[in-house]
Amino acid sequence: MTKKQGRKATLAEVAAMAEVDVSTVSRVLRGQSEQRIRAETRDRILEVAKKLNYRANYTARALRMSRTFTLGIVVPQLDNPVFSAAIRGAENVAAQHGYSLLISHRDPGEAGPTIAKLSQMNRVDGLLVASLDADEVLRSDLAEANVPYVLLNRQLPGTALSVVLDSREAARRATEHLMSLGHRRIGHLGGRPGGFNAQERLAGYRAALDAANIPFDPLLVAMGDYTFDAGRVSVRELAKTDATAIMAATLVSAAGAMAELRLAGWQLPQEMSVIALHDALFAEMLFPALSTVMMPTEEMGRVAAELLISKLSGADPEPVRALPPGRLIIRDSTVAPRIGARISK
Amino acid sequence: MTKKQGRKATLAEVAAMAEVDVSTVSRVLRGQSEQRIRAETRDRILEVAKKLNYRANYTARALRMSRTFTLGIVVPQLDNPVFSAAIRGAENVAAQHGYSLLISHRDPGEAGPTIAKLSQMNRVDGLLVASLDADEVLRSDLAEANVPYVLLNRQLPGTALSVVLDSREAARRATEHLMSLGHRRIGHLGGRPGGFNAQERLAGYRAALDAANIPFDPLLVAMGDYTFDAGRVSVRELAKTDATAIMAATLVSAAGAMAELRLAGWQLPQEMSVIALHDALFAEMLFPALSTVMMPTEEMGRVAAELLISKLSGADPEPVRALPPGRLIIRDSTVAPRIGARISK
DNA sequence: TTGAAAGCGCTACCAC
DNA sequence: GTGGTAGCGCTTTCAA
Repeated sequence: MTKKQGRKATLAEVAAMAEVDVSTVSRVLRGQSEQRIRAETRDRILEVAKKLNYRANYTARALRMSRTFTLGIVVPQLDNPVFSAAIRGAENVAAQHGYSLLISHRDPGEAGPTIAKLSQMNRVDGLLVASLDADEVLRSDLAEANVPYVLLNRQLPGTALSVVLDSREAARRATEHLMSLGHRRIGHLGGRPGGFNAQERLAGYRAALDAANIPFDPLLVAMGDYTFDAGRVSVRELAKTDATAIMAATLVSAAGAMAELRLAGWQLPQEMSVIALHDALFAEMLFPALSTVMMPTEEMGRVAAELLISKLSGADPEPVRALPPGRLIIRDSTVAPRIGARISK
Repeated sequence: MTKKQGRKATLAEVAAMAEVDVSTVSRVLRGQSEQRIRAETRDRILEVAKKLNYRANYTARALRMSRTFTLGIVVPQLDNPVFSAAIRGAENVAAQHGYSLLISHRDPGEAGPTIAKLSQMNRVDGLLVASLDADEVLRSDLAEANVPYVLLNRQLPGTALSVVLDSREAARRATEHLMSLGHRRIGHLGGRPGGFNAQERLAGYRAALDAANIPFDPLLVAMGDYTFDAGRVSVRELAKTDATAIMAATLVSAAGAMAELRLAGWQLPQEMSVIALHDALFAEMLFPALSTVMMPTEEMGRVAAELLISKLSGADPEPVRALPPGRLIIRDSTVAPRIGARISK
């Protein structure tokens, strides 16, 4: 608050002071076709612009060009490392190409005018959309979009652009790690049964089991959603079984599971190993520090932004890009099963 | 991607189809001075607008009015509940007043053109700024701003608008809680020594001690920054003392302290109680679940947005608003000191 | 109660 | 090489 400074300088003012036409200033300032401007003129203009601290008026440019050079990203939560990493990645790529990123946070409960609003008001040239909603909801939201968009870690039948993480492979690796420690009875704490990602993770889990000739036991699978509380609740099912390890779909549900087990008197990790998908500083803060399989969420943001920008530039890119999971991070939450492990609670 | 739909309808098209002038359409559509329009005309216009799915072009309006109806908020991190809550609060108030919120994430390391860029390019009408930077850095960044701004949880000498949390009172309450459990040797895990907030927290800690006639012991204070790793490192100082409890400045540094102590073989909370300022779901995920004093961060965002908007509307509000801390949340990390507690490690 | 017209600040086309 | 100029789609006087 404070500092009142002179009005912002306009192109016309620069032109007047440099004694040239606005069109010339415009050409010079965008560095475009430099060769067609006399060096002397250009220097004079540059000097004046600098002296006046000229900055192009973004709004005027956007109106004239019918382009905002802004990408929108809509995420369901902000305080979630998955999304903040994606934002970071997208932001970097966007900046590299001269785009800004308009972040729009959209609570899942809330009616979803975000996509409609952003695109219909001409605020963005394109949209990056992450969603935890059910397919039909997402689809109807997207129907309102009148700009190109790319989906983050979602696939929707049709020609929608999207970049997806290979959750199936990540789940397979996580499960495999547990098996390599000697676990045979491995529980899975999954996501919403209908969801694409939940299905993929379950499939990866089963694939790992199959490869090791361990029969699949539906009792060892507890589906919930990806929240802390769901983790707490769902793990109770698993606690009744003879599982010695759990492969959880997310960090947060793993945290819930661990909290609940400890509350019920379990020794961790001795009586139950836990591994989760995704990685964040947060995994290290838990007790025991959580083993994970990393997921390249920042890269997902980067790739998505690239995809969108290439689309905006008139290219016709491959509609879906899949990203392989990152490496396994072994911390303290996964150990070999105890001989004579606790039998249910 | 997908769905190509007709060009967006413009005011002129609506006007043509309704057989009136654009100015009339404009008046009607903004619902302004409704009384001065014949009902019949208005209905016809409304109908056409709806049929054409007309949406005002945001850019054109912004250019014409020299206002973007957009507020910018710049935060140092996104995946931090403190900032995401503030964003949520600000977003709500902004929406209520017809403003959008442009979120700008600015890594602390990075040079800080964000403020300059946002304001100088006329992208925002005003700025909400949260920063973890040192005063001088922040001040020089702000010097570039040519729109009104309000500081979040910071005060800078001068007339800057700001809304601050009462960290001092929160620290006092947290310390008091520890004392009420019987602790007398209480350590403080603080922030960067120069920082305003760090000072306030330290002051609150001392105030609580004074009120209970417990002498202040500089050995019981470890200043670091607010990170997990700093928490780990700083707590080692405290571990050498006879402290039986720790009042940590943030959730994250508390988490670091707990992790480090446990690694060194301490029993928590029996051998060391820990309490932190701020609250988030995250506190519940730690082990032991962390006791905290809540801080009204979402309200901070709300109030800041209100302050800014009132300033933008030409009012001349009180420059600084202080928000009292929220309540004490007692979880599992704070217990009475053990008789004959462990003497150093 | 409605219409006409003047721009907001910029870019891009067409002259010279 | 440089200048003139026509708008982008909207709001807002001023007239009628």
